[in-house]
Amino acid sequence: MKNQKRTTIYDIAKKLNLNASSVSRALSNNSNVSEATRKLILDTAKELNYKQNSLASNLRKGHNQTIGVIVPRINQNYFADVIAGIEEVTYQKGYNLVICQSNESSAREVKCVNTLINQHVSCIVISLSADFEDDKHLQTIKEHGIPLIQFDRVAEHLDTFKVLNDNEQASIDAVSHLIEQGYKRIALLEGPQNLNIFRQRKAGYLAALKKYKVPVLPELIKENAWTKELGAESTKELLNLAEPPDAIFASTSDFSALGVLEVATKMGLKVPEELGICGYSNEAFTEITSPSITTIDQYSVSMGKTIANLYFQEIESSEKDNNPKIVSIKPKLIVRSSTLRNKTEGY
Amino acid sequence: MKNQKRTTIYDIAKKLNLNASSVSRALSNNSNVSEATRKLILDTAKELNYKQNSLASNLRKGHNQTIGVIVPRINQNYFADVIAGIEEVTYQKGYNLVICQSNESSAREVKCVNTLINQHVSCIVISLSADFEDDKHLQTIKEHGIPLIQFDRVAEHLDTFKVLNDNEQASIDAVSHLIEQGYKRIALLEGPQNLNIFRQRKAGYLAALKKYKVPVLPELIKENAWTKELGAESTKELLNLAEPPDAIFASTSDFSALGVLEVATKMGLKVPEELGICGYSNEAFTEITSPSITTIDQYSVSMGKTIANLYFQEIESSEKDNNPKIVSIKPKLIVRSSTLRNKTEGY
DNA sequence: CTGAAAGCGCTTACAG
DNA sequence: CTGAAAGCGCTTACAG
Repeated sequence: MKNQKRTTIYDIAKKLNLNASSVSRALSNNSNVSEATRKLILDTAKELNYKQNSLASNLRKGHNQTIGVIVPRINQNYFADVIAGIEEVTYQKGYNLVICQSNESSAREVKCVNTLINQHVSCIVISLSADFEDDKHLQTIKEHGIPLIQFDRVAEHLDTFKVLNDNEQASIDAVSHLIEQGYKRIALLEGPQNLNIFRQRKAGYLAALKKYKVPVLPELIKENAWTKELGAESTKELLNLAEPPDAIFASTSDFSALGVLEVATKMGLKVPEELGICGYSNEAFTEITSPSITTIDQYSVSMGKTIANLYFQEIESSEKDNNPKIVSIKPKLIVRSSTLRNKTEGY
Repeated sequence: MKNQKRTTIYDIAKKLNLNASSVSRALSNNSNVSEATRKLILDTAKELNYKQNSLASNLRKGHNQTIGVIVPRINQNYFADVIAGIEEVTYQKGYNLVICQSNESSAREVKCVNTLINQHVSCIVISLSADFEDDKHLQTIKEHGIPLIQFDRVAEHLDTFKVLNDNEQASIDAVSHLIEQGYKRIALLEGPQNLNIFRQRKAGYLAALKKYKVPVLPELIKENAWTKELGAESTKELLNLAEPPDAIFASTSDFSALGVLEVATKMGLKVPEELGICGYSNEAFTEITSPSITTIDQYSVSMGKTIANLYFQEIESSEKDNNPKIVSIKPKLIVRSSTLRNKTEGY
């Protein structure tokens, strides 16, 4: 691959018999240049096809207008939307994004963190991988003085910026809705409990049952059912119980809920009459399954914007540590056909 | 935000009474260091929490192990999957990705290109925005000696690496399938004709009709129907014709096909008996609509891997310009219920 | 095997 | 308003 020499400010300076510092000043819109020489310099820059070398500029300035983002998977709607939201804001500010995926592996997550630190990014945004246990790599980020914003799946005890969903309240809303629709035996598909979000969703489930004085039945709580396949698996087991549930809250994801729906359909159960189904995340497909699936919208794009704004607010504020460090976004229950047994309720 | 000083190779050198060059050699696994000093250096680096500054390293080495990717939207399944594929390969090689979205605007695309050139990325991967007209910015990339890989939506006449889908053949397959299923009046929803992919899909439609000697009816060809809403709009117009179509090929996207399905369902038409529907892209939801939607799979993740491999092959090859510059991937027709009128065919 | 020096391309106090 | 010089943190020929 050819490694052709690119024109530098020295090339421009030489051509105009000027000093490189003047060229630099002119190109960076610094006021200390006469209009005449500025014009001369800009014209020559154009003529020579000059592009700034951001590596050199950032090295000299000691920072990099770049934000690093680490997510478990970029091709999952939720994360792709959050990234789109971040990008929308950072683009306006002239920042770039370096995006890494941990593939749900914390070993790989650690590597991503190291790469981003090496790159001298201005900020690191992260949502933890599923096998999260140790937050040493997050502490390393802090030790290097890099602002850290955790979102959604976070290490709770670590003092960093956080943008969260109120998962517990959302789950309370979902389960309360199921109870109000007359469902009596509500099962829970739960996700890995090392992740805060799944712990909170479970807590919300339990809180709602308590609120309505519905007994908690351990056999209706299924661990680790957070893919479509695992959701289907758990559903088969649940529906084969002597006393099967009449509703399933797939708190892990809509994919899991889809697994539930497919098994129910295959077994000839009527949804929502015989089985209510509620998912989580408001994936696009939940609107078009038949029946459509009740779910929880997490405002992912707006979460992304919030994350980016948090960073810019922080660096623009003169006083330190005066800004709220934690932003919680309230997700919204989207009621659809899969739980709407009591049609007179008028949703 | 605190700007704390990070430890450099000089800090390590000073502490050990060595020269920075030895430190650099030890850290870069260069052989010209004694085992003893190497160990000493590595230990001290760990102790002082040293992280390399990639900016400086890349500036000095004259390149950046980074690949820039520009796509219209990252939160569209197709692009997110391609990016995931690229990332999978580049990660193995220790390269990073800088991802930009043009938001379907070529003005913004130009800005993205400039940013990436400034960043001295090693390679730029791009899929063009919908309002593509001018390829000046792509030529700039070439002028700067940066390898350019176009994929999917490309400027055809420009001599660059290209990773393409055989859109024409895929469309021929789709329309042939419709004809073989007994559909007689097949409508086409087409996308912006300034993009190669939509021109090719239209060409495939026309070629299939010709092959089967089916007349082309201009009133069955609808321009610019590439969102769900526009697809629905066009479908209404089509179905209100004196002689409406009995099948619709939404060559633009599955979203458009979804619009078709919704209108058909609302109007009480039976799919596939009274109306056949075929989409494009194999979005996840096409499998779970009722009926499920026949569509075309573009092997997006594997496209991403192909793109990345193309780059690495090129830089690793000693002979220049000996590698195939254009890779075409044959998409696959996925036949589902929405076009399966003739069930005895045994799909 | 180790050191001294130059240089990647830029920015920025410091003079004048 | 312009120039000369130093330095961001690293790598790499060149000596020895």
